[in-house]
Amino acid sequence: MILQKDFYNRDTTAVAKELLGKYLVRKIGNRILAYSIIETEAYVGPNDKACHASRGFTKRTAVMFGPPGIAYIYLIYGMYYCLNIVTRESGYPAAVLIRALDHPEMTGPGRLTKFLNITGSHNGADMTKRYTLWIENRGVIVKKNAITATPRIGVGYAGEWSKKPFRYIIKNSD
DNA sequence: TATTTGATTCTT
DNA sequence: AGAATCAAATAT
Repeated sequence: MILQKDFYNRDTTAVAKELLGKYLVRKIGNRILAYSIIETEAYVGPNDKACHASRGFTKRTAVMFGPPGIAYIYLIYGMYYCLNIVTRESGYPAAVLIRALDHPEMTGPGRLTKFLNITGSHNGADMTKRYTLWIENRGVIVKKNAITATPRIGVGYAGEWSKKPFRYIIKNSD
């Protein structure tokens, strides 16, 4: 079952936690690739100094201000794309970064997009439809006590917000 | 228009 | 510890 808008149109930390154990599915031609999500991060809105949208509406962050369930993809350090999914209602900018999948070559946000051939052309793509990129619930149950929360990676510039435990990982997954 | 910066990753 | 590498944000 493909996750729909109502799944994403909720509190961003709840979405980030519940994405663990769901399957990111990528369709390339007639080929289907699907891997379990094992690490996410929540970027919770305009007040979150680590969130790109905290500086207001810009060309880059435009899709975060749109409806939930849309891919927010940007180029980082001139070499890697990061895949995020927009959360919350239209007008409220927030998203979840998909950091790692259950595959040895997809540990890290830049590595998974490279492996799955996800680029900036997917920015703004609707992930609630069965097009080329979506997320499925395959019935895997992840217990709350199997989730570890830590501070987010690479956001030291964000002051107090860099310390918030908005990174979620499944225990025993590495 | 010019400079700085970064939700990273790989090499040394 | 440093390099690679560039679009977009910020400074001028």
